[in-house]
Order: sequence, then structure tokens, then C-alpha cells
Amino acid sequence: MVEFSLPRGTMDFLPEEMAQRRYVEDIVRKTFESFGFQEVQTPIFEEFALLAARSGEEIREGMFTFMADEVEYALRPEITAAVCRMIVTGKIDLPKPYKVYYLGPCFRYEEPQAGRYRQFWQAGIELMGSQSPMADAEVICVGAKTLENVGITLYRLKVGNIGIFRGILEDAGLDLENQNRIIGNIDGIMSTREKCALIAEKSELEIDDKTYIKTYLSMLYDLQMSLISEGVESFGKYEILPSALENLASWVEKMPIVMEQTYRAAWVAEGVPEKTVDLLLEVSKVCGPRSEVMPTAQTLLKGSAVEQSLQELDEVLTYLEAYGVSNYEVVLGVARGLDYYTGTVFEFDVPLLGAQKQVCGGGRYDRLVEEFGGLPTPATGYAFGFDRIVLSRLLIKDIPTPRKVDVFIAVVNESLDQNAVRISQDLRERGFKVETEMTQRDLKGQLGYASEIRAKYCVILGPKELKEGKVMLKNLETEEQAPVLLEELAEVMKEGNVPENEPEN
RNA sequence: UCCGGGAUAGGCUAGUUCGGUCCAGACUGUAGGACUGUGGAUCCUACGACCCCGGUUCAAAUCCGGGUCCCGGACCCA
Repeated sequence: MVEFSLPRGTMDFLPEEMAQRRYVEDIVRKTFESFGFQEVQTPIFEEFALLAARSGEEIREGMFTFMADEVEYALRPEITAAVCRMIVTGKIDLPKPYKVYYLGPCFRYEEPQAGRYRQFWQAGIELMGSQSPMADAEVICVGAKTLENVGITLYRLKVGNIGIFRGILEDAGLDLENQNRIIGNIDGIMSTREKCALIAEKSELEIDDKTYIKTYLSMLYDLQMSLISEGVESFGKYEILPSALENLASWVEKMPIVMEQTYRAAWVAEGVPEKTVDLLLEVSKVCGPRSEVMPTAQTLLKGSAVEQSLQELDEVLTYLEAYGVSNYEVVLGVARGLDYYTGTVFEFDVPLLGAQKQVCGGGRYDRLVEEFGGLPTPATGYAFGFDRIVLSRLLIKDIPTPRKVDVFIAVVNESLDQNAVRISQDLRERGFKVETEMTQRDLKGQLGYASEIRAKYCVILGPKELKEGKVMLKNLETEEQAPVLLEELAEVMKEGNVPENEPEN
């Protein structure tokens, strides 16, 4: 016999899991819809060129691709691009702003990890046609409310504005490609800072932590060596020596700083002005509550071209508070992996989830629709990792599964099968969920099954009662039972009780 | 691709340290019976497993080598 296995990185959902997912899904939809977002659906595959438009060829290895009719396609890794395509191809005839949402499977060809699959579900919203900071604030608010409505309050919300980095880099004369690369580096520094801070909380290094530190030491060592061979004099106290591996623990604290200094040297070697580099690093460190962060940032960025982005961020925060969302942190270093963001960017984390803790990410992408050939359309939105939301909710609190059926119809002997079917159909029409016996078990077995599937009632058909136009109705929760006239059956069950037991004769 | 850990009946697992006491034990499940018109109980019976290939050995679930798959983590995360 051939044994087939589940494709790597995919999952089957059993009835109980489906019920849990459906429960969360309903809340997500209701929340989206309460803000006026309407559902759309796009194909699960698109032309590869569309999906890769903003990120180049190298994205290929992260996608499932295939050829058909001499066109290259890929399973969608996210849905924003498809929504933009939908706008551009012009089928949409809605008044602006467009407020749409989606929920569906996406695919990435990656190594699975906890909370990370090759087929995963994304739920997201896009708000197109408004350039107001209010739109950003609303989108963030929908994110916060969705999590709260699902029952997840232990989240962390980081808000920033990628326009600040872009502005600084543009000032220094860097083109988009170089901007993206350096922003990517900063993203790396940010995540290393965060990871090291997490490790620092532990009393002892775990194996994975050691591996992490070794990997980065060697990466930075190589980078430093190649910079030195290109003429960088030395890294002074930030230089990584071959003896570094001897005391790994000491690097938990030093690593982020060394990483900054190494990238600093690399950027300077590329010709980025030192002033720009220092500013970038300073800005990336700015984080905390609004009241502390904004003054610092204003001083730091005074007189530069990015004051406008900062202003924009401030307005978003003002609106956000009007929406009742104040449990955020301002993190100017939020970079997001995505190249297409132009302004506001934000992330929601649920630390409970461990390594893959990001449940939501999004921001403003004012150029994407235009780049796909549409009219210039300001847009903002985000996507949730739906699976991670379900996971978070389950870690916090169990989700009760609804009962399979209200009524099970048992028969004393097979000759009554057709009566059972007729009664079941009648009850279904009256709104009950009903299941009928069909395995020829004895009555004991049938009752056992009925209680196992947690049916509330069992209707027992037997010749004795049927002769009088009655059936035996048993409440499986209270164990009460009594004969009931067929025509009164639905009524009695709706009232939720069973008449007093009749004395046996 | 790299680094850790793992794989025993349909499910969850004991046993692996230190080879023999294990033709592998428990619980659950399924089927039947005690009980031919009344259920989550109890008892009895049956069914059912050491991931694959090779090696060491008188003897391998256990040790060694290779592989496959799973679970974490790194990279990546558009």
C-alpha cells in the first residue's frame, strides 16, 4: 500500500479546528465590516510578473511557480498586489475611497516553522483613495479592534513612518534601490537588537541562542574582514577577533552595537555621508511613548526634509487616539520587509507566540497602484496572519465547539428506519440539527453514540410508542425521558424540557 | 541551505541511560460479550506498533553508519 503524506508545510483541519477557525473568522469579518469594508476575492494564483513586480527576480525562490499556456504563474504569497491589479484592471466601480477586505489562503515556498506554513491564511484590508493620516489611523484601529474582539489583548503595536528613512536617504542622493538595501540592513539591526534583548532576559544561553550568536559573529566578522581589505582602517574596540567565540555570553550585549558600527563602516565605504549614517542609526534607536519620542525626533530631524514625514506620523497618532487606540509604541525604526511602503508603517506582535510572533503588518503604499498602470491612488492597508491569530487566541483561552446536532434519532429495530428519516426531515425543517441512525447498531450503541456526539436529545422510535402516535424523547443531559406525541415533539424540544417521567407499567 | 531535537498500535505513550528480564507494557480507540427496548460506569475477549536500509553482536526498539520524514530554531519573511 502506498502511504501518502501531508505536503510539507500544509495542514489538515479537523472538524473541531474548523469550528475554532470559523469562530475567529466570524469575528474578523464582523469587525472589518463594522468599518465599512467589503469582501473581495481574487484568484489564488497570478502572473508571476505581477507578484514579483516590486521585488525583482530573487523573490522567485520564495514562491511556488508554474507554467501554463506559456505564461509563468505563481501561487500568491500575499494579496495586496492582486487587489491593486483588480483596481487597475478597472472592473471596480465603487465610490472612493475603496474599502475592501479579503480572507484566503496564500503560499510561500519556505522552510516551515512554528506558526509558519507553506499554505497559510491571510486576512487583510485595503483602504484606497485617501491620503489622509486618518485613513492610516483607521486601518491601525481596525487591526487593534480585531485582535481585541477576538480576545487577544496581550499584543504589542509599533507605529512608525518609513518616509523618515527614505527622506534621509534621498537627501543624501541615494536611489530607490540603495534606499531599500540600507533600509533592509536597518531592519536587520532592529531584529538583532530585539533578539539580543530577548536572550539577555534569560539566565543562561540556550543552544539556539548560541547558534544565533555564532552565526552573526561569523557574518559580521566576514563583513569586517572584507571592509578592511577594501581599506577601512580598523574597527577599534568593535572589531571582532578570532577569539570572540570564547565568551559568547558577552556578545549578547555587544552584538547590536558591533553590528551598527560594522554597517556604519560599510555604508560610509559606499560613499554615504557620515552625517547621514549617524542620523540613520540615531533615528533607528528612537522608540517609546509618543510624549518622549516626538520631542527627541523633532530635535534630531530639525530642518531636514523629513520633518513632513514626522508631522504625518504625529497626525496619525492624534487620529489614532481619537479612535481610542493609545496602547502603541512609536518606533521610528519599524522598517518592514516590504519595499513598497511609502509612509506610515506598523506591526502587531503577540509575544506569546515565540519566534514567529508577528501577527499583522501593514502601512501606506501610495505608489503601488500607479506602478501597476493605474491612476495615482494613495492607499493604506495591512494583512493579518490568520492562523497566528487563531493560535494566539487558543493560547489565551479555549474556543468552545458548537454541538454537532441537537437531536439524534435512534431506532429500536431496523424496520423503523424510514419513520426515522421522515421525522428527521420534519425536524430539520423546523430548524433542528438532526442526525439519524444508519449503522444498524443496537440501542445501547446508538445511545452511546448520541451522547458521545453531545446531542442534546435522543428520539427513540419503538413499536410500542409508535402505535399510539408517540415517540420516546430522552434528554441526554438530564437523563429524563418520556413518551411524546409526534406532533408535539418539536414544541417540547423547543421549550427545552421533557415532561415528567411516566411510570413504567 | 544550515543548526538542534525527535520517530514505538488509529490516537497519546512506557521501555532506549547500561543490548538479553520486551515474540514490547499502560491508557484510549475499534469490534464482540457479560446486558436481544436505554448511553459517558465496571469486567472479560479480540484487533493493533518498535520509520527505512545496512553494520556490530550469540543476542538490537536499545549501539554504530547512511537515508526519509516530523518538530523547533537560523537565514528569509515580498
